[in-house]
Amino acid sequence: MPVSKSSTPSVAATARRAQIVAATIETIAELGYAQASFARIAERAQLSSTRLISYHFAGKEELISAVVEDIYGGIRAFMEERMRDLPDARTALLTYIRSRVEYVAGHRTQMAALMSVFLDHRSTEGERRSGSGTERRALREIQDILESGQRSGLFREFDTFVMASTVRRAIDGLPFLLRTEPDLDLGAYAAELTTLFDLATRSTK
Amino acid sequence: MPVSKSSTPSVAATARRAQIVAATIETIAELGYAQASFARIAERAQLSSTRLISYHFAGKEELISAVVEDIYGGIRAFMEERMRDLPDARTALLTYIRSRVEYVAGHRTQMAALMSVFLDHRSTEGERRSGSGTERRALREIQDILESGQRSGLFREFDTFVMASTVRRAIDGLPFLLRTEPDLDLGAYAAELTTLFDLATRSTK
Amino acid sequence: MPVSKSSTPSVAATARRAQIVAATIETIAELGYAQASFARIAERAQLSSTRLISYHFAGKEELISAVVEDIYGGIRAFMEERMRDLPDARTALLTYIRSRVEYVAGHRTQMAALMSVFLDHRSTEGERRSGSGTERRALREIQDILESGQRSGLFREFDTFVMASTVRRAIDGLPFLLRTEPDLDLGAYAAELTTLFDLATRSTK
Amino acid sequence: MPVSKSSTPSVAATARRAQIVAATIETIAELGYAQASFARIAERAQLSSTRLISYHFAGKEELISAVVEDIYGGIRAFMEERMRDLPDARTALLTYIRSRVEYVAGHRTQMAALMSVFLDHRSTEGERRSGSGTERRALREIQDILESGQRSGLFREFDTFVMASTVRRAIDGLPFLLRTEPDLDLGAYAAELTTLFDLATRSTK
DNA sequence: TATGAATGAGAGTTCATTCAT
DNA sequence: AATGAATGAACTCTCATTCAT
Repeated sequence: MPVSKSSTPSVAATARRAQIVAATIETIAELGYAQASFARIAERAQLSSTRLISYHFAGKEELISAVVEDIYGGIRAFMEERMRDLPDARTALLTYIRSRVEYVAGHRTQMAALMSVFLDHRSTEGERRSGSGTERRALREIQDILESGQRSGLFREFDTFVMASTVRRAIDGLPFLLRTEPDLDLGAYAAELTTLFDLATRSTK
Repeated sequence: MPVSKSSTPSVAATARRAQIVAATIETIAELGYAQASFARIAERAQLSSTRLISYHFAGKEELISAVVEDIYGGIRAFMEERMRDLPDARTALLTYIRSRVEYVAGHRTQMAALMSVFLDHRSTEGERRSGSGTERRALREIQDILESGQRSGLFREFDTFVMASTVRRAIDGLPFLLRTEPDLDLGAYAAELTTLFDLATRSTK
Repeated sequence: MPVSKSSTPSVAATARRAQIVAATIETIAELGYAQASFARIAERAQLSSTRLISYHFAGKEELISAVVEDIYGGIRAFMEERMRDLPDARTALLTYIRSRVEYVAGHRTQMAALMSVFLDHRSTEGERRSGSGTERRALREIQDILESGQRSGLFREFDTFVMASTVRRAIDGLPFLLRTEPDLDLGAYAAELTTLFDLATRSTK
Repeated sequence: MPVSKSSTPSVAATARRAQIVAATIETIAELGYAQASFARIAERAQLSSTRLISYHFAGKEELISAVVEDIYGGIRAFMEERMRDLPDARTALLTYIRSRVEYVAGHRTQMAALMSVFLDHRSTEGERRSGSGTERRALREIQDILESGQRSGLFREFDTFVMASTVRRAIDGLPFLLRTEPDLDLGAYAAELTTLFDLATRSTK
């Protein structure tokens, strides 16, 4: 995949890219972003040389972007389906939490990789990838639910930013927790978490 | 002060170590653990060569350990004083949250560094530093408060591990949040957070 | 149109080669010979891969040869016309200088590329392309004019090799000068140069 | 020679740097700037690895700067002595030419290297090293002589920029010429050149 | 006539660390 | 307590080129 990328990539190229992305995710999840060198990724992907990675991705930056995009794509697809047609904000919040935890449970490797990328990686400009972009958007999504619940009177008055951040952290910190406690029952975890935030948000009238 | 630590380190050596540790913290906070090479640390510490770092610390591992110990020492001292003589578990929990947030507010650089270390660093054996050690102990501390509250009837029945983790994450994720929102009012944040967990924990009878 | 050139190249192939040669000239002129990789040339020529260059030219060597030949062809055609039917050696010398400067003025990109190639490039054998070939022939051309002028008594006695070299250098160093002084008035430059060499060569009787 | 360069480098370091610079000059002179990789330089300098070059020079840029500075230092020292206490502009111009040619004769390797560097190398900013700096200053030096001669009436009226450029080119093009004609008699060359420019510049009254 | 995929070799640079004083 | 010199290993990335279609 050289010089220009005007035309649509071929099937073979797409497959190779997917293979490399998958190997990268595994490598990062296991060794951490800092240790995920092209050499180690190539080894895991059964490639004869790192040269092939450079061939398919313009640089490490682009590879990581592809990784993040790949993982986010999965989450987005999963969540979109789960969050469809929900009756009210309370259901939406609890469904959000439950679904996200469920997704973490089923995609540990990817979640571990994502966490490592987010916290280690700084794009060339020195800014964190999360920067204003992704992270804020994710918070916005939760805040929207919370604000809607406050308007409808289902939720008490609280700072939606703080609440949303706490929810986020409780979820995306899970991979971190799973490292120490790999046998954690995530179903029970989700149940406890929904109760926790239900109590924390519900109207106190 | 090389490898053998037979004799007590001199004042000069201790001062040098402290200087290097401080420079390391700043470097990690600013550039991330992965970018915090000896060269960059030496530059910030105004040292003429990385050799001096190697001289005072047996290896990177030891330097990072010193960093973590240094930061933890600060937290411990601060928290010990705050957590003394508290009447009940509810007060203890809210004080814990409030104090921890306050400490984060006053020690942003150190907290940012700590977060980066925890998430990037894997000791040579491949195990996370946090491993069974520090992180579990920190959770234990919160869990103790929670269990005490449950025994006294002040807190409802919930999984103390989940609750403690959520509290932890809400606090130690703060440096992450501060990167995107450096002007965050941490006083208000602490207030919201205590209310949140107060509602989430209190007895529902 | 691979290695074997048995049949006459098709129109399409010739056009492609011309396009690639043109892109190569531009690339060399702008970035210098050393930076003119196949990748960068392909990018400028709007080609999807470097493969097409390798397909049309047996190697970099051949591409550069084509470039040089292309540029020389232009100079030769231009100069042949200008140097026709000149009454005497003095007119020939001054016309040579004036015409060459004029050509440089009208073909800056190509001249810049040519200069870069001559000075950077060494064919595989380690010998400079200019070697005995082109450069000597170019000097010969000027020396012929000078010797003719000396025979006819128009020119004083001087070493024609030294004089010819100085003329050459004054002309083919122009692209170098133009980099620093792009707004140079080349008409005036030519006038000064002809006067200079007129005085330097004319009979002192 | 690590991180900072606050203090004066030691004797040993200076010697090493000089050794590397010398090897670099030889390598560039023989193979051209483009082929002068750290590996080839290390080989010629009898160094066990390229790493030592990186240790003593912050990067290729700095190494090349050191090379240029080294060569220029030599020229400057030589010329300063030669150009001292000259009675008039005519003597100054002819002495300048004669001395420069003499220096080229005695320092072929360095001159060949310098030429290669000037024409191949573009500093990171994309600008040629010669840029506004060195080349213009060199021209200025000659122009000063020429203008002084014009003021005193020794020289005719001509464009000093064109004349200075032609002088420069005649001299710094010599290494190029020497590649094709290594047995050139540079003494005779200097004599011819001085006559040439004497005739070209002298007052025509 | 053209192309996508792949490649071995080498580039300069950075890494934490060690030797010798 | 400190330092200058040096190092092997690994890093990402680019080079012109070739295989197979």
